[in-house]
Amino acid sequence: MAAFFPLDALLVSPTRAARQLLGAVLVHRSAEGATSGMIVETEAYCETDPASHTFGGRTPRNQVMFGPAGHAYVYFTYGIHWCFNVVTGPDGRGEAVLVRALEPLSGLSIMARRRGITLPGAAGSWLERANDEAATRRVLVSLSSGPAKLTQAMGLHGEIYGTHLLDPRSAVQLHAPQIRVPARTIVSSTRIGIRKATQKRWRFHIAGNRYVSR
DNA sequence: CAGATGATGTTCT
DNA sequence: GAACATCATCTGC
Repeated sequence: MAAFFPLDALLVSPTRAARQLLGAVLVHRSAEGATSGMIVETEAYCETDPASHTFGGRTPRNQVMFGPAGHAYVYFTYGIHWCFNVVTGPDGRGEAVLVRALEPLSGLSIMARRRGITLPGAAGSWLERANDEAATRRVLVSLSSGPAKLTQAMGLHGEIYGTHLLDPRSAVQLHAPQIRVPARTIVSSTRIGIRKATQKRWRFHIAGNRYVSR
Protein backbone atom coordinates (compact mmCIF):
# COMPACT_ATOMS: atom_id res chain seq x y z
CA MET A 1 0.00 0.00 0.00
CA ALA A 2 1.53 3.27 -1.14
CA ALA A 3 1.91 6.24 1.22
CA PHE A 4 -0.11 9.35 0.54
CA PHE A 5 1.54 12.54 -0.62
CA PRO A 6 2.40 14.54 2.51
CA LEU A 7 -0.05 17.39 3.16
CA ASP A 8 2.79 19.54 4.52
CA ALA A 9 4.40 19.57 1.09
CA LEU A 10 1.26 21.28 -0.26
CA LEU A 11 1.12 23.93 2.47
CA VAL A 12 3.79 26.04 0.79
CA SER A 13 3.90 28.54 -2.07
CA PRO A 14 2.34 27.17 -5.27
CA THR A 15 5.69 27.27 -7.07
CA ARG A 16 7.32 25.22 -4.32
CA ALA A 17 4.38 22.82 -4.28
CA ALA A 18 4.60 22.54 -8.06
CA ARG A 19 8.23 21.44 -7.73
CA GLN A 20 7.47 19.00 -4.93
CA LEU A 21 4.62 17.40 -6.84
CA LEU A 22 7.00 16.22 -9.56
CA GLY A 23 7.42 12.47 -9.06
CA ALA A 24 4.17 12.10 -7.11
CA VAL A 25 1.74 9.42 -8.26
CA LEU A 26 -1.87 10.07 -9.26
CA VAL A 27 -4.22 7.09 -8.97
CA HIS A 28 -7.81 6.66 -10.13
CA ARG A 29 -9.82 3.57 -9.19
CA SER A 30 -12.88 3.49 -11.43
CA ALA A 31 -15.42 0.95 -12.64
CA GLU A 32 -13.33 0.50 -15.77
CA GLY A 33 -10.30 -0.40 -13.66
CA ALA A 34 -7.39 1.35 -11.97
CA THR A 35 -5.04 3.73 -13.73
CA SER A 36 -2.04 5.57 -12.37
CA GLY A 37 0.73 7.87 -13.53
CA MET A 38 3.71 9.81 -12.23
CA ILE A 39 3.51 13.62 -12.36
CA VAL A 40 6.28 14.93 -14.62
CA GLU A 41 5.09 18.47 -15.47
CA THR A 42 3.25 21.11 -13.42
CA GLU A 43 2.31 24.79 -13.37
CA ALA A 44 1.65 27.11 -10.40
CA TYR A 45 -1.29 29.53 -10.12
CA CYS A 46 -2.24 31.99 -7.35
CA GLU A 47 -4.59 34.87 -6.57
CA THR A 48 -2.21 37.70 -7.43
CA ASP A 49 -1.51 36.10 -10.81
CA PRO A 50 -3.54 37.53 -13.72
CA ALA A 51 -3.42 34.15 -15.49
CA SER A 52 -5.08 32.37 -12.55
CA HIS A 53 -8.77 31.50 -12.37
CA THR A 54 -8.71 32.95 -8.84
CA PHE A 55 -7.35 36.35 -9.91
CA GLY A 56 -10.81 37.95 -9.90
CA GLY A 57 -11.88 36.49 -6.55
CA ARG A 58 -14.25 33.68 -5.66
CA THR A 59 -16.72 32.33 -8.22
CA PRO A 60 -18.79 29.14 -8.28
CA ARG A 61 -16.23 27.50 -10.56
CA ASN A 62 -13.08 28.30 -8.57
CA GLN A 63 -14.41 27.92 -5.02
CA VAL A 64 -12.49 24.71 -4.31
CA MET A 65 -9.22 26.51 -5.11
CA PHE A 66 -9.91 28.70 -2.07
CA GLY A 67 -10.50 25.68 0.14
CA PRO A 68 -8.08 23.38 1.94
CA ALA A 69 -5.05 21.88 0.18
CA GLY A 70 -5.09 18.36 -1.17
CA HIS A 71 -8.42 18.59 -3.00
CA ALA A 72 -9.03 18.36 -6.74
CA TYR A 73 -9.84 21.42 -8.82
CA VAL A 74 -11.03 20.37 -12.26
CA TYR A 75 -12.42 22.68 -14.91
CA PHE A 76 -13.86 22.41 -18.40
CA THR A 77 -12.25 24.46 -21.14
CA TYR A 78 -12.40 25.11 -24.89
CA GLY A 79 -15.77 23.39 -24.99
CA ILE A 80 -14.07 19.99 -25.06
CA HIS A 81 -11.38 19.46 -22.47
CA TRP A 82 -10.99 18.93 -18.74
CA CYS A 83 -7.93 19.99 -16.75
CA PHE A 84 -6.88 18.74 -13.31
CA ASN A 85 -5.26 20.70 -10.47
CA VAL A 86 -4.13 19.92 -6.93
CA VAL A 87 -5.26 22.65 -4.52
CA THR A 88 -2.37 23.97 -2.44
CA GLY A 89 -1.72 26.58 0.25
CA PRO A 90 -3.66 27.51 3.39
CA ASP A 91 -7.47 27.36 3.55
CA GLY A 92 -8.89 30.62 2.23
CA ARG A 93 -6.11 31.25 -0.31
CA GLY A 94 -6.84 30.67 -4.00
CA GLU A 95 -3.85 28.58 -5.05
CA ALA A 96 -3.39 25.39 -7.04
CA VAL A 97 -1.00 23.42 -9.20
CA LEU A 98 -2.06 22.37 -12.69
CA VAL A 99 -0.88 18.86 -13.58
CA ARG A 100 0.25 19.11 -17.21
CA ALA A 101 1.70 15.66 -17.89
CA LEU A 102 1.95 12.16 -16.45
CA GLU A 103 4.21 9.23 -17.14
CA PRO A 104 1.78 6.29 -17.34
CA LEU A 105 2.45 3.62 -14.69
CA SER A 106 -0.51 1.22 -14.68
CA GLY A 107 -3.77 0.61 -16.52
CA LEU A 108 -2.23 1.61 -19.85
CA SER A 109 -4.74 -0.32 -21.95
CA ILE A 110 -7.58 1.44 -20.13
CA MET A 111 -5.90 4.77 -20.78
CA ALA A 112 -5.50 3.94 -24.46
CA ARG A 113 -9.16 2.95 -24.75
CA ARG A 114 -10.30 6.18 -23.10
CA ARG A 115 -8.06 8.12 -25.48
CA GLY A 116 -9.51 6.31 -28.48
CA ILE A 117 -6.14 4.82 -29.35
CA THR A 118 -5.37 1.25 -30.36
CA LEU A 119 -1.99 -0.11 -29.37
CA PRO A 120 0.26 -1.25 -32.27
CA GLY A 121 0.13 -4.95 -33.08
CA ALA A 122 2.78 -7.68 -32.78
CA ALA A 123 6.16 -7.49 -34.49
CA GLY A 124 7.22 -9.25 -37.69
CA SER A 125 10.69 -8.70 -39.21
CA TRP A 126 13.30 -6.81 -37.25
CA LEU A 127 12.53 -3.73 -39.32
CA GLU A 128 8.83 -3.97 -38.61
CA ARG A 129 9.72 -4.61 -35.03
CA ALA A 130 11.80 -1.43 -34.93
CA ASN A 131 8.91 0.49 -36.50
CA ASP A 132 6.50 -1.01 -34.02
CA GLU A 133 8.68 -0.01 -31.13
CA ALA A 134 8.85 3.55 -32.41
CA ALA A 135 5.10 3.55 -32.95
CA THR A 136 4.50 2.09 -29.51
CA ARG A 137 6.64 4.79 -27.95
CA ARG A 138 4.67 7.49 -29.77
CA VAL A 139 1.39 5.98 -28.62
CA LEU A 140 2.54 5.73 -25.00
CA VAL A 141 3.75 9.33 -25.06
CA SER A 142 0.43 10.47 -26.53
CA LEU A 143 -1.57 8.94 -23.68
CA SER A 144 -0.98 11.61 -21.03
CA SER A 145 1.58 14.18 -22.27
CA GLY A 146 -0.71 17.18 -21.85
CA PRO A 147 -3.24 18.54 -19.32
CA ALA A 148 -6.33 17.47 -21.27
CA LYS A 149 -4.83 14.22 -22.54
CA LEU A 150 -4.13 13.07 -19.00
CA THR A 151 -7.63 13.80 -17.73
CA GLN A 152 -9.06 11.83 -20.64
CA ALA A 153 -6.64 8.93 -20.09
CA MET A 154 -7.25 8.87 -16.33
CA GLY A 155 -11.03 9.36 -16.62
CA LEU A 156 -11.01 12.62 -14.62
CA HIS A 157 -13.82 15.16 -15.17
CA GLY A 158 -16.40 17.29 -13.39
CA GLU A 159 -17.63 14.48 -11.17
CA ILE A 160 -14.39 14.47 -9.20
CA TYR A 161 -14.48 18.22 -8.53
CA GLY A 162 -13.44 18.77 -4.91
CA THR A 163 -12.31 15.18 -4.26
CA HIS A 164 -10.01 14.84 -1.26
CA LEU A 165 -6.89 13.37 -2.85
CA LEU A 166 -5.28 12.38 0.47
CA ASP A 167 -8.14 10.19 1.68
CA PRO A 168 -8.07 6.38 1.34
CA ARG A 169 -11.83 6.37 0.58
CA SER A 170 -11.44 8.61 -2.46
CA ALA A 171 -11.55 7.24 -5.99
CA VAL A 172 -8.81 9.66 -6.99
CA GLN A 173 -5.72 9.72 -4.80
CA LEU A 174 -2.35 11.42 -4.71
CA HIS A 175 0.49 9.21 -3.51
CA ALA A 176 4.04 10.01 -2.45
CA PRO A 177 6.81 9.80 -5.08
CA GLN A 178 8.24 6.33 -5.70
CA ILE A 179 11.45 7.90 -6.98
CA ARG A 180 13.47 10.83 -5.78
CA VAL A 181 13.52 13.85 -8.11
CA PRO A 182 16.73 15.81 -7.42
CA ALA A 183 16.33 19.59 -7.48
CA ARG A 184 18.92 19.95 -10.24
CA THR A 185 16.81 17.78 -12.56
CA ILE A 186 13.85 20.17 -12.31
CA VAL A 187 13.58 22.67 -15.16
CA SER A 188 11.52 25.87 -14.84
CA SER A 189 10.07 27.72 -17.82
CA THR A 190 7.18 29.97 -18.83
CA ARG A 191 3.68 28.60 -18.62
CA ILE A 192 1.90 27.30 -21.70
CA GLY A 193 -1.33 28.45 -23.32
CA ILE A 194 -1.90 31.62 -21.28
CA ARG A 195 -2.26 35.22 -22.51
CA LYS A 196 -1.54 37.05 -19.25
CA ALA A 197 1.53 37.01 -16.96
CA THR A 198 3.41 35.17 -19.67
CA GLN A 199 6.80 36.13 -18.23
CA LYS A 200 6.51 34.18 -14.99
CA ARG A 201 8.57 30.98 -15.07
CA TRP A 202 6.05 28.94 -13.11
CA ARG A 203 6.09 25.80 -15.24
CA PHE A 204 8.20 22.92 -13.97
CA HIS A 205 9.15 19.57 -15.46
CA ILE A 206 11.56 16.70 -14.93
CA ALA A 207 14.52 17.21 -17.25
CA GLY A 208 14.65 14.71 -20.09
CA ASN A 209 11.40 12.99 -19.22
CA ARG A 210 9.79 11.59 -22.37
CA TYR A 211 6.23 12.32 -21.28
CA VAL A 212 6.51 16.10 -20.84
CA SER A 213 4.12 18.01 -23.14
CA ARG A 214 5.41 19.69 -26.31
C1' DC B 1 9.31 20.41 -39.37
C1' DA B 2 6.12 25.29 -38.39
C1' DG B 3 2.00 27.61 -38.39
C1' DA B 4 -3.07 27.91 -38.90
C1' DT B 5 -7.60 26.28 -37.81
C1' DG B 6 -11.88 24.12 -36.23
C1' DA B 7 -14.18 21.71 -32.56
C1' DT B 8 -17.26 22.92 -28.78
C1' DG B 9 -19.56 24.84 -24.38
C1' DT B 10 -18.98 27.04 -19.85
C1' DT B 11 -17.84 31.11 -17.45
C1' DC B 12 -17.54 35.72 -16.57
C1' DT B 13 -17.91 40.70 -18.21
C1' DG C 1 -20.29 38.40 -26.56
C1' DA C 2 -15.48 37.34 -25.72
C1' DA C 3 -12.27 34.53 -23.72
C1' DC C 4 -10.60 30.28 -22.74
C1' DA C 5 -4.36 26.92 -18.02
C1' DT C 6 -6.26 22.36 -25.35
C1' DC C 7 -5.83 19.01 -29.00
C1' DA C 8 -5.92 16.88 -33.52
C1' DT C 9 -5.59 17.71 -38.07
C1' DC C 10 -4.47 20.15 -41.94
C1' DT C 11 -1.53 23.05 -45.02
C1' DG C 12 2.81 24.46 -47.00
C1' DC C 13 7.79 24.42 -46.79
